[in-house]
Amino acid sequence: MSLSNRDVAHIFQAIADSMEILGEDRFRILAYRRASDAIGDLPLPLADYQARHALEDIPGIGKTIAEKIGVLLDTGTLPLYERLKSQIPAGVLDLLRVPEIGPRTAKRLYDELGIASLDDLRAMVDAGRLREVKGFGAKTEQRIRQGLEMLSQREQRVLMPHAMSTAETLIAALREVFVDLRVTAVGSLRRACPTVGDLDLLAAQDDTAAVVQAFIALPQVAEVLMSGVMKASVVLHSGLQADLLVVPPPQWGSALQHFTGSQAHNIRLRELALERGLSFSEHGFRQADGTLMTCADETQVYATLGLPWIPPELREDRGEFAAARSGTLPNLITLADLRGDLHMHSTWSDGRASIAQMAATAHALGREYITITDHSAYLGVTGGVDAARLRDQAAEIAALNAEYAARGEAFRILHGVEVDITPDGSLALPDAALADLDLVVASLHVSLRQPRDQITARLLQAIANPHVDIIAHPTGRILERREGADLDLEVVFQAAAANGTLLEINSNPERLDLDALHARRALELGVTLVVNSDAHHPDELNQLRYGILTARRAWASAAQVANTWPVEQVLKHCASSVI
DNA sequence: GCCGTTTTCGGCCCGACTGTTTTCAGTCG
Repeated sequence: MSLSNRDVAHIFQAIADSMEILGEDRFRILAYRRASDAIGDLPLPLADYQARHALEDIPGIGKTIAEKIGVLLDTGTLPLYERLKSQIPAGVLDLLRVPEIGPRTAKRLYDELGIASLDDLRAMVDAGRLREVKGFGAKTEQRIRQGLEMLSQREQRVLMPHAMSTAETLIAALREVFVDLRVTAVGSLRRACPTVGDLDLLAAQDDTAAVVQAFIALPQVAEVLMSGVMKASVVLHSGLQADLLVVPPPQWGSALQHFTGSQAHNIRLRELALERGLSFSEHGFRQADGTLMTCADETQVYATLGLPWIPPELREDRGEFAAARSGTLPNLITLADLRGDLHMHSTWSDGRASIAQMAATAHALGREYITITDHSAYLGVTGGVDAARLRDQAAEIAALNAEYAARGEAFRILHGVEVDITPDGSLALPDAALADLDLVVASLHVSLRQPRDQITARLLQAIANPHVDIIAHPTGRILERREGADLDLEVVFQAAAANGTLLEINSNPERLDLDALHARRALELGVTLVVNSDAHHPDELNQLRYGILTARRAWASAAQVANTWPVEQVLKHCASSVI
């Protein structure tokens, strides 16, 4: 069994952690961390790069690490890793997960108390023995005890919409104290990451300490982890951690850039500043003579480095600086670009509203067209559609379209279906039934754990069916709950590009599937995407905004997303992909 | 260990906060 990219990334992260505990050169450690991140971002298996002798072409991977990857892939093991493991047991690395425990503390706990696992640490804390370590007082012991208690909760990530609404609540609460306070959500939330580990807020006010004090006194706050004159960290009653940074108003731009991250993006940005003899921080640019140049907005930060403003969704150190330098940043899609929504349900299957209600809401939201795609009658799906019910449904849709036309409203309901791809790769409806529809969405719902070859072949068979226009939520992942299917996505993307099959970014916040990295790779291979709501209720038609954020993180422009097109163009594309 | 629009050698992000060892190292984002 060969190592996956994730396995290799994990090993390099463990190598970096171990070296850090051993106090080795910090730049060498940084190199291993960067290599690990780079591998985690790769669209293809490492073995593909190895076969093409292209490992060293990956930014952050040089001769030495490329060789080590080769050894890992060929032998499944690495002498450096084995040596480090013999010096630092794996359990010691787990100690780093506890808040307040970093590499130096982990090493001392291991050296002086023999603590080599989280269980060991718990036992020692309970026995009150941490204070035997020089420099460890009552507060440190208390913090570590709390850190251990909250470990599992701290490591849980929350979905973006939940984090957004929590952030909005906190912002509103702060504005009850300071009317018109300039405050916004930053961090991974502003970069539109699908899940966030904690909530980051930025505020601007001359009296920074007063805002911090108001923040830690909010009723939502359960515990104050840390607070000073310009920042504070708290745990909310919901268990979510929230961090606030407050700066004087003239520093808004630099602070916004700093606190939006990502960390990797910021490190790159500060390196670019150094090349220009400038040192950048949340306070602004420090010049060689010590004078500070503040930035009132973010554009000024990037402009000082000779760059155009980079959208937050791209700030992951995944090539955005090179694109900015060469003037090739994408013109990212926006919600306003969407004309239609090609995947939603009604009471004809498991939706909770009629076709008329879904249409009315979509129309009110400004969509020009929608497709009703109820589930095919198949295993476990209650009230799905079969060939006969599809004919009845067609009549209902035709009648509704006639009403819109009679009112002179340019709104169109297309008739589709979400047909199941069965375990053997065939579709759950006969071709004859599909042929009558405007548009066919096919998706995997069952047997998602099939072996790679089998499930990939299944999806390829669906893509090859001339009636299939869209593959919905291609991997089937459910965030924080279920990994996606083990698909050879490279092959899937190539087939979709060749057939003109549209691949979906499903906007359900629990799915967001394809994810940003896969969607970006699909675009590189010439795939056209669609961003659909998969709404089961009129309220969920708004979910499109999450799908759009994911498309932006995938560097997508409007033209690369089919439901930004006029309805005629969509229908023409779907018709022409029928061989 | 990686990297190059001043460099194939000599660099490598930056500051706030905390506890405790009273002057700064460790942690975090």
